[in-house]
Amino acid sequence: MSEPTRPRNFIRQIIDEELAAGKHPDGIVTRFPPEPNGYLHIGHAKSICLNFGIARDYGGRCHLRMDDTNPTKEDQEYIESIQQDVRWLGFDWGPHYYHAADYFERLYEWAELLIRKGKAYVDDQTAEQIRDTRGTLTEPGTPSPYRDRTPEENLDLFRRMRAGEFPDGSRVLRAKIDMASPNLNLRDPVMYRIRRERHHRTGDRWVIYPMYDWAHGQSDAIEGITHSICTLEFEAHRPLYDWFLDQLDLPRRPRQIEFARLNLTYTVMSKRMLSELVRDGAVAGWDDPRLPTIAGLRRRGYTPEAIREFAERIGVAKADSTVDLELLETTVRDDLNSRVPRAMCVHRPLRVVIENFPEGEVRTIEAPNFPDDPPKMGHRQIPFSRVLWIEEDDFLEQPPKKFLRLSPGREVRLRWGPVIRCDRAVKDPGGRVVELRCTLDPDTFSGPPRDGRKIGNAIHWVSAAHAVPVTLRLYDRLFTVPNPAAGGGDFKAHLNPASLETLAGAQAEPAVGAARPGDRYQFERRGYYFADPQDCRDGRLVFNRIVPLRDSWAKIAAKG
RNA sequence: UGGGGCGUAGCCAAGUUGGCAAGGCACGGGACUUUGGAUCCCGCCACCGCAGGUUCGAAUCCUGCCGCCCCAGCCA
Repeated sequence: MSEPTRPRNFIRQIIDEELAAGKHPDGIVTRFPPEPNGYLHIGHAKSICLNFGIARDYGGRCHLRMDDTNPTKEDQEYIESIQQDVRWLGFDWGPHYYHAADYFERLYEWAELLIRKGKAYVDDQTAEQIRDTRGTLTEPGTPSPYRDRTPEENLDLFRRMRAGEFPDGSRVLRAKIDMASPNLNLRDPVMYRIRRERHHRTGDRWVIYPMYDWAHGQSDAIEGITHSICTLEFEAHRPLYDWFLDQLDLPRRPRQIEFARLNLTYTVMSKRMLSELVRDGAVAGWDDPRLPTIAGLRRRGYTPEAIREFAERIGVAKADSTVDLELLETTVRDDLNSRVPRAMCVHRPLRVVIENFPEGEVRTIEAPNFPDDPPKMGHRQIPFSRVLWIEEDDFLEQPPKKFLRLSPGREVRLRWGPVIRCDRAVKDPGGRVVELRCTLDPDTFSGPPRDGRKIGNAIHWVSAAHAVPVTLRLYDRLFTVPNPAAGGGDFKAHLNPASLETLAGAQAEPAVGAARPGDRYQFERRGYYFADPQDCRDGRLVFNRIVPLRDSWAKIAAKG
């Protein structure tokens, strides 16, 4: 009965070792530092769970920091969505909410310090010239003609940059490191650029803005971050991260550790692609339930618990990886299975008339909301009457072998109700089956047939006169290929045209009529559904399919 | 090509004083079942990227090779 032990990841191992060496007397401090220029997605959720999870487990803290050093791309809308998403995932940054922008003054002072130490200079070259003199992967760069300005001149120029004396893009402040370094990041990286752009936080107090490399590590240091956890692509930046820290006289220094970002099959995770889908209307917005955004997953009906569990299951390592979407789906099913009430909802109704059940009579059936543990969620009443709806695909005139549902002459159990036999199918002029005439076995309302005959299966149904009409939105994977971003072509060419199917004529049992926005159900034999918080109004019920149930019949049928 | 990383079953991922390969997902089979759901069993014969070497013994140490990812934004 012991807890299944989660293998600790390499980051926790590093922390354990450092702790054992007495390195962090003041505890562990991590941070989640999104740039507010887009919505968070499940890849961010991995990082959030990692950072906040470590803080929680080590009795430390995790900061939420907006990495807002670029005024041209950032927006208040994103800040709010980020905060909402992190909170919704179940994490709390307490009083530790920060903005890199709040450190601009401090950063500026430190920049002057580097200039005085001869470790930074103002470069008058254009962006093109800087690019052209950076060298290549195999050839060293060439020094800027302005590289050897005196600290005094640099200081004067830098102050005038700040004062707004120079036009946008005319000058930059560069770190003076090594134009021949094999690590391109060390070839005199730009620290500041001039940009007359209103910043969402600092307004127009600044016309110079620090670059990521100069701002990030220093922000970490200011906040007392012990472990600055980021994704693999920043690995080559670590020497620069450390170099900047080395220039300052700091009492303690953060350590940057990189891990592999999350990729998921049948979706895209890059901000660029995500915003393109939203912008072009391929989806209904950042919270479209087909998107891997936190907002989309939330709207779809995923629970924070499921996402956190998913983050645990996928682990944390340094190898590039693409996780199978199935794992995410399995994880939500596991979560929902034990906490969501069952109900019946006929998606594509087929009319059934029970010929030996009197017209006008109603029989009430009591059924558990959670059959696996009835006391847990109580019971509800289900009306039974002469005319019912059953699922269209639960009837087949010519049943293939192993088909356990209804067909002429065959019997099936109505879930919680009696066993019925199909006597004949009524067709329209076009030959389409529009109604089934059936007979019920009155002895089977609350038990197996007296004669001991076996009934192969139970199907869901609703009483036509009592049913509640609902709209169902059946979501499927957004793309038809496992890796739509690969290949260099237009990823949108792989969009799944059937990623959303709306069923406007579904019929649910009466109990579902009491659903409140945000409620979840398992519609038996079909899947888990979420009453859409926005679209359930004016008495209209709209359910999003969170995830279908595992469908083993589909597999059998597919095999023939 | 220079630099930085990574390579353990279809997909994730443990394994670190060298002792002779966890777990999850997927997949296959069975039991049970008034959800073809859930649950429970069983299976999934892993040459640990490849080739050498050290050693009584290596996924773990050494050498060489191969493959994949990241870096040449005044983005983060």
